[in-house]
Amino acid sequence: MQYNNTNMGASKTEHFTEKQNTIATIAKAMGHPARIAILDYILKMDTCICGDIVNALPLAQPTISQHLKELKNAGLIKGNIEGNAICYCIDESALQTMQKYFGQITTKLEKKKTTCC
Amino acid sequence: MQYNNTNMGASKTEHFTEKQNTIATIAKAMGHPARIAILDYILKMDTCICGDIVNALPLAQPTISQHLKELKNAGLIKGNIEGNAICYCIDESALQTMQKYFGQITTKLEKKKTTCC
DNA sequence: TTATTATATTGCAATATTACGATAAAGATT
DNA sequence: AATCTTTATCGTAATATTGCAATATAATAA
Repeated sequence: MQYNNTNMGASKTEHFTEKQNTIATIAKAMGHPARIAILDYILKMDTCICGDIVNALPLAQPTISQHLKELKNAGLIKGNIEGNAICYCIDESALQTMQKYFGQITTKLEKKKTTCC
Repeated sequence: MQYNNTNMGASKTEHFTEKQNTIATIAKAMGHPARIAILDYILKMDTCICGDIVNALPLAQPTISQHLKELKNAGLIKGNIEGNAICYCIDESALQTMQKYFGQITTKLEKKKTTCC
């Protein structure tokens, strides 16, 4: 076998396409219920979230701060603190990337007429 | 504080809605480039995958088997082994769940006219 | 200046994930 | 039956994630 690393526990991202890594990164950031709850909460508000997110979720403040950071790194939210209040809102670009991906899947599936499984 | 567990490292899924957990579970399964590559590969084939997936990916056979299991558990693929050949294909239900979720997000975003961030 | 309030960072413990060699299981082939 | 082929499972090492207490940082209020 030509792949002989022992870098266990770590993803071998270098073996996949940039697009595959992009989709996986965004999906991974969405792969935790607390982060979905944060996205839901931002969407529920009329404006971006300004301070009350810690009270709205059953997690400690450092934990939420960490989740927000991951969502931001994945490009799902943007913004920053303003004064001494948080100010985050949805970043549509990552969402559009995902919607486009699912759209392409749907298109491909419609072309396939197999009845295998 | 009323949330006082020490179950560190584990997600506190019980504190979130069923829908949030569902979305997170599917997203988590998609949160690895190898699993996206597997989905891409299945979609690229005319039929479901029958045996050659191990040769198509830069991962050892047990690793791929494990990834396939996770995709199946998340409802992203279905099928089973037939004879001594694998036979997996896309399960559209999980994909539809995700597409619906992203659709709802888009709808909500269109209603919001904030220019905060 | 000294609180106060709000968010971020650090450090660490518990758990989960990733990867693969070795091996098992099961149908196909000889 | 014995062997081959293909996929699954087990065991284990390395790394990543999750969560929070303690603390740091920074803007605001007193």
